[in-house]
Amino acid sequence: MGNMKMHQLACGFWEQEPLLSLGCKRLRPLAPKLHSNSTYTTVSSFDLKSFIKPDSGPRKLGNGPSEDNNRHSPPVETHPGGTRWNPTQEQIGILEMLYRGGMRTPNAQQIEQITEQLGKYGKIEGKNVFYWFQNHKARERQKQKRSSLGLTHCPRSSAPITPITLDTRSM
Amino acid sequence: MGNMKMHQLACGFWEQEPLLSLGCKRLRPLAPKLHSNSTYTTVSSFDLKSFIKPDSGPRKLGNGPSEDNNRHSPPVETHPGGTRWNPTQEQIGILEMLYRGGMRTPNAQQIEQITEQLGKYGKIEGKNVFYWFQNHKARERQKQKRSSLGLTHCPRSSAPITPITLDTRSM
DNA sequence: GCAAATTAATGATTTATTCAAG
DNA sequence: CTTGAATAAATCATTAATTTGC
Repeated sequence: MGNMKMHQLACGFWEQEPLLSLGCKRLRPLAPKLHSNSTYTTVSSFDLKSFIKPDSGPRKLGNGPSEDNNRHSPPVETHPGGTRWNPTQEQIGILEMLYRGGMRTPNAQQIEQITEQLGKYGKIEGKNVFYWFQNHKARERQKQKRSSLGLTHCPRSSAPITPITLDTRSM
Repeated sequence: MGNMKMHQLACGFWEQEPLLSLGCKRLRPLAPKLHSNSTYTTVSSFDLKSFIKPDSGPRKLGNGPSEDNNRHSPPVETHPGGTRWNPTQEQIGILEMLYRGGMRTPNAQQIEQITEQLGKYGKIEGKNVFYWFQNHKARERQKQKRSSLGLTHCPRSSAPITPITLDTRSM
């Protein structure tokens, strides 16, 4: 058959990265095109519905072709019965992802949702999430400061990411 | 100039043909070689390893008018492990969390991070994440529009009854 | 109870529109 | 005015969910 089919992807937005490096040439804010659609929901409402659990819920009845669909990460978790939170890699990864996405100080509802999600990969409480953001923010700042001492780093914010419009009123 | 019909923006980034044997035919040249080479740091930072997906389906795209759309493809062609992304609930959960958090069109960097995370729960590629956001955004918008069109704020002024029409079938 | 047929949901592609730069 | 980049809308195609007949 045919072979072919070049799936060319539309939009290589990947390339837009280099632009962000202090060139600041092209900055495309992508203004909301007012298309007369009044129903423009601003992401202000958080609702994060129920996430399902990883293990206790095969999403499909038939075991089906369980190829590598569900390769779960090491369940090593065994939370050390210790006192303080011991984050797993998954948890850290997700938190960093959120941080890089622009989240700095999640509000209660966000924290609740994040906690719920992360709870699937290890024991965690809301305060852990809160503290993590507090600490991470502070330490990133420290790092920046220290690095700016050594090398004259470009003053512009080093976060090359587009702000994810995280509309947090309670910022 | 050629035909402007093919104006698709293919940034064949996913394909990454250059390194491999080129099977691509249409693939818009794209390669704009912006500035010879020096400042051409494009995408180097992204490691697109699994972006190349061998084709395995007679996709006839285009508006092939001459032929009927064969809904049911013939099948003997079981492609071993290569069809479309089938997200797990964990993946969906995280994606929705990000969406609710305000993320609309993540950058390459963000997509990379997300993909990396989500890859722990199942096979996934960057483009899947990209598509998910595109589709989700579009369909949420559709839903909203449709819902606002359909029932225009049902006037319940004269209905003293309790709306117990709990029909949660829409999930 | 199972399996083919049908329908609904949604991932993947293509096309058209928009904005900015030359 | 033209061209290029990015995205949203529209469309195609495949998977899952549901129905139907045995």
